[in-house]
Amino acid sequence: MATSRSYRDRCPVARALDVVGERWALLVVRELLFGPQRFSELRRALPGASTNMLTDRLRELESHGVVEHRTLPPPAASTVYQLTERGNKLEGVLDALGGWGASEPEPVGGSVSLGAVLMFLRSLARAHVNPPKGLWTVILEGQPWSIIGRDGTVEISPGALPGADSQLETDPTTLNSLLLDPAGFDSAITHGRAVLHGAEGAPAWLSVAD
Amino acid sequence: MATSRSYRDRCPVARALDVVGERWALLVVRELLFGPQRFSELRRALPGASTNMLTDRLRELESHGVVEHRTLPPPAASTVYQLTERGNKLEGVLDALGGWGASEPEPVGGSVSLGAVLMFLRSLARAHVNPPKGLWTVILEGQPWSIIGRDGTVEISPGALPGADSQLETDPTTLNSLLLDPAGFDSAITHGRAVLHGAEGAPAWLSVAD
DNA sequence: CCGCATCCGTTTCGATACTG
DNA sequence: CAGTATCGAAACGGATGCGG
Repeated sequence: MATSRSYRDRCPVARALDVVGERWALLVVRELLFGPQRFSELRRALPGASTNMLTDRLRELESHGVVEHRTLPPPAASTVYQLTERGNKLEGVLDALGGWGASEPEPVGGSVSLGAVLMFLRSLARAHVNPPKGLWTVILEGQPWSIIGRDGTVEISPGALPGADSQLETDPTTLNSLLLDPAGFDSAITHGRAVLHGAEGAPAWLSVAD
Repeated sequence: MATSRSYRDRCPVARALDVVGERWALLVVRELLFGPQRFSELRRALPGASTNMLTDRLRELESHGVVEHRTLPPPAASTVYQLTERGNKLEGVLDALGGWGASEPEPVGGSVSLGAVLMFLRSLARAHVNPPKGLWTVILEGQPWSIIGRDGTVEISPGALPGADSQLETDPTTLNSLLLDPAGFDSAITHGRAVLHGAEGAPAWLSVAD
């Protein structure tokens, strides 16, 4: 059962693929990269993945020490899955894959998940000539995320932090469009696809203008 | 045949995995990372991969512009597979995966392939406090490879170059052991598992001593 | 031998339905 | 909400065979 087919190769690359090389595994890691998620949230983020598949992957990643699950205290009484410290170290792998895959054509009818847009947001902010400084909140799928720009670095963490410069509520697909074309910000606001609180105009992390 | 199942996800990570996420794909890329290889050489390097698997993967990678095949001029009259320029850019992905996978346990009865040991060699040489300077030849599986240390960088290219400081002939498994434990060098020579030409003592790129 | 195709048993994937 | 049960469709892995 847990005999995940091994490449039986002593190479570190093959050993990594023995753990995260199965279908969907790295996409599950991507969704957990910015914070814990529940089963149903993972399911929504990965529309093509069946429930059976998600269960298998989570168990397998858990048995390899990449993921762990935790039962939330009452009244939530639900289960969340999160990366272990070891799992978090896969960030570099995902960044490398994303860097390479960005020049591949987009599939037709493709979706944009929570983890996908957060990775995109962070990579753009980090690639900026002068990374944004400040603290912002973004609400996606009903969950708040903090964008922390400080000392030339940009981090994204789950949950809202006090003192945010502004708070933007939208959905992953809209945010993805805005990252690709920040000029559409006003239009997204007027059409109700995004709601801004606490400030006027597009937040600094969104604007590409030098 | 070329039914590459897509994740239908617009995220660059998923787009990369649409191309190189199938089983064996990245290990094929690993084997081609240091130079062209023929079908039978790939087969020897990947003992667990069946012939039809290799055929499928090579065709698929070729259709995605990662691999290309070339027919050697007579009298060789054989076919070699090599990475395209785009395929070569996967080096960073393999490095990241290898860096992560190095702390995973080695599988029992694992093999060591040509590409695996060359990646290992290069990563060790690059991680050295002062990378080796010089030109050496290593012969593995009957093929010569040049180790070029210059300006603090280390490159490995296929074929022998004139003026090498020394030439070491051995097999991937022995070389892997020597990289893990350079003290075994003399023993490997005396037992005939490695043959050294053109110099005395272990080549500089092998010695770990500061 | 090299590159590949074909056949076949086993494993995995993916969709739907169903249960606590 | 968080999975399990089931089942057909692929994909994998091994063996064999065929034309250069």
